[in-house]
Order: sequence, then structure tokens, then C-alpha cells
Amino acid sequence: MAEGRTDGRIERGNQTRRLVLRRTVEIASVEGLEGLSLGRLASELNLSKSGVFALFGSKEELQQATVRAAVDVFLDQVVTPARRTPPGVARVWELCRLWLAYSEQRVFPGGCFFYSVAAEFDARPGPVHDTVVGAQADWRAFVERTITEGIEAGDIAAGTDVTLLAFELIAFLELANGDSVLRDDSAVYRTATTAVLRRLHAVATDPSSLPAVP
Amino acid sequence: MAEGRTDGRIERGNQTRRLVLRRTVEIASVEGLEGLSLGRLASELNLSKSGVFALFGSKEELQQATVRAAVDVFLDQVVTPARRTPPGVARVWELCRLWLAYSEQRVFPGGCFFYSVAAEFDARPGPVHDTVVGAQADWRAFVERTITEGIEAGDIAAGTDVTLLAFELIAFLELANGDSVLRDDSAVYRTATTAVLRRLHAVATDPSSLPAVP
DNA sequence: ATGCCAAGTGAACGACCGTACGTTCCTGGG
DNA sequence: CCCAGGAACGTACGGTCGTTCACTTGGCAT
Repeated sequence: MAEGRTDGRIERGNQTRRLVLRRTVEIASVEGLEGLSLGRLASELNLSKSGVFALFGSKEELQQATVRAAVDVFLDQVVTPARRTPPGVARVWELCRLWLAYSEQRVFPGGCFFYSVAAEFDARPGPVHDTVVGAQADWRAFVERTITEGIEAGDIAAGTDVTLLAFELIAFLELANGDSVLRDDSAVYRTATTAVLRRLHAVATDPSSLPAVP
Repeated sequence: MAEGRTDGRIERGNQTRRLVLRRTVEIASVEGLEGLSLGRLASELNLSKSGVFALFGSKEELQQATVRAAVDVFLDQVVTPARRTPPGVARVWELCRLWLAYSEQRVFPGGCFFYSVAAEFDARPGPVHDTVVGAQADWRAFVERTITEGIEAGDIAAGTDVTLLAFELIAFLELANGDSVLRDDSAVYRTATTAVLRRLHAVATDPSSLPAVP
């Protein structure tokens, strides 16, 4: 094998795996990870049921791979773009803004993938549960770190309770998503934006670095 | 038939129906409404599968009946007790406190029934979706009405944005539930309590009618 | 006592599920 | 050239699903 070149056979498998996962994240955001079915996937993608099965080894492994694929999409849509804004309260706001756009634009057709899947597996033990918990914990930690950076930059009041602020912001984001999907109404994103900005204005040392509250 | 006396045969059916629903709300709060299975219910309750089926006519009707049964429990645990506190900011707080207790004490083993079920059916059309949306809308309307009563009582600042405040409070409650179930950790209820009380203190005309922020 | 009617049973159905196994096809390495 | 090995296929298996239907049982009214 030429150095560094990947085996074309394996690459073909990875490509099919990506094809499958592109569909499973969509399905799971609407119908949940238990709504995935090998037979249905196979017929939708013109593959054989046993072929799809062989790509992942088990349904549970397919579910976990689906969660990991959704994480990649989320990082791409929210976390990575937010890094382009310099640390501080502006980055915290940018993170929230990107998250709301990610939800509103239905990057996943059923709204935030993790909202659906976390509610589905929250009370069920097992590897899938653990993978979801891990993803959620990483997200929360990132929000808290971003807030902490804002404090260190002198952008956010020194005495701010990081855990509490992160809790409040995430709560606004998640309810905006849940409500808009449930009632098929995007007006709630405006309410959430107001809630987030009001909260950030209250802790920002220099409110002019933030948009006005609508 | 004696006047006002119900037919004992029908009453027997209602009793069995209640027996089934007592179990389905538990299961659905953990595994979702799609996790309900007639065969499993029958064997757990020592009934015949076709008997359970006949009681509800279809699985979909069983799911809707389960949602209605959960509404009754919720009213009993949260809404009705809150009415014992006189209208005003204290009743708003009492409502939130009761809700957090309802979630934390696991009245349903999977946490708030509606959190699980709303996430499951949010993006799926059909009668079950509509029933869930209706229940959620009633709850939100009740919170908003309770806040409005607080304003009318002079307890809450006149200019308060009712929709926004209701959104924020409900967001805190729901994330507390979601987080505590997902991570099997009840510490988040303290964070949520702080968030709720801080928000209410900010709009209360007489903060002494509220507990101190922890 | 007789007839009606709802509750509940038991067996059977067609459909779909996840999984297993042997085969075919194709590509890269010796 | 030949063959090792991964992708993908076809078929089959055991099991569970929701639903149907003919039936027994037992409380109610006449």
C-alpha cells in the first residue's frame, strides 16, 4: 500500500457509512434513535438490510454512531464558528445566537438532535445513554468555559455564578427549540433572544459590546 | 337501572382501564409512548393482550388516554395545590416550587411525563401530537394567567412582560427536570430554584413575600 | 327465568424487527 | 497471476408487534 494512502476498499465502506449516518441523524431527530430501523434505512437508501447491519455490527452501534455523527454536525454549525469571535461576553452571545440559528434553521429536521435524543434516553441505562450524556456534558462544559473566559477578559462581572448563568442560558435555548418544534412556530426564538440578551446585559461590564435587547 | 347508579359492568371496565393507565403513564415517562406495547402490558398486569386492546380500541387511543391520565396526575400534584396560595407573586413561586417537587420526587419514574412525551411527538403529526400540544398550551396559559393575576394584585411590577417571564420560568423548570434525569443528579434543582427566585425577586414589588435566594 | 350486552379470553393473522450465515463482487498486495 | 479480505447481497430464523374474530363469562333489565 502506498504510504498515507487509505485502502480504497475501506474508504468505500466509510463512504457508505457516512451515507447511512447522514440519513439516520435526520430520522432520529424526528422519530428518535429507537425509530431507526435497518430495513427502512436499507430500502430508503437502496441498500440491503444485511449490508447496513454489517456496516455497524449491531443496531446499538448504529445508534451510537448516529450520535457521534450529530456531534460533528453540531460542532461544525455552532462551536467552531463561535471560535471566530474573540473570547468575552461577545463570544458567549455569539454562541447563543449560533445555537438559536442552528435550531431555527432546522439543521436537523426535527430541531436540535440532542433535545430529542436526550429526552428519549435520559432514563434508560446503556451505552447509548452514556454517549448522549457525554455529549451533553461536553456542551455544558464548553458554555461554562466560554463564560469563564468572559470573566477573565474582564467582560463579565467578576462575581458572576458561572454554573447558574450557563444553566439559565442553556434553559432559554432548549425551551426555544422545544417550543418551536412542538407548536411549529418560530416566534419563540424572538422571546428566547430577548431572554438571553437581557441576562447577558445584566452581567456585562460593557453592554455596548452586545446588541440591544429587542 | 336505579337512577344515578352506574352500570356495574361498565364500572368494571373503567376500573381495568384505570389499572392499565396507572402503568402506562409510568412506562411512557421512561420509554415513551411508542415504548408502550399491548403484549407487555398484558403480561405485566395479568390480562390478555386482546383484552387490553379491546379496552382502548387501538394503540393510538391508548396513547392519548395515557396523556390524559398524566394530565390528571399533573393537575393533582401541581395546579390544584397551587390554588391554595392566594393569587400574587407568592402563587407564582408556589407553582414553580410545586413543579420542581413534582419533578424531583419522580411522581413519574422518568421525571416529568410531558417533557419525555413532548420531545417524542413534537415533530410527528397526528392525534397524539395534538393532545400533547394541547396539554402543553394549557400549562403555559395557566402560568401566564397566574403571572397576570400577580400583576393585577400589585404584587408584580406593572410593566412586566408576561410572555417573557413565563418563558423564562418554564425554561428553568424544564431544564432542571431534563438535566436531573439525564445525569441522575438532583443538585440541579437547587440551581433552578435560585434562577426562579432571582427572577421573581427582580419583578416583585414586595420581595419580602418571597423566600430569600439561596 | 330469559335475553341482552359489555368485559375479557385465546388463537391466529400478516408485517416487521434485529440478527446470522454463506455467497458474490471487487480491489489492493505479494 | 492469484489470493486475502472487505463491501454488499440474498435468504432465513425466531420473536414481537398491532389487530381481528369467534368465544365464554357474568351482571343487568324485563
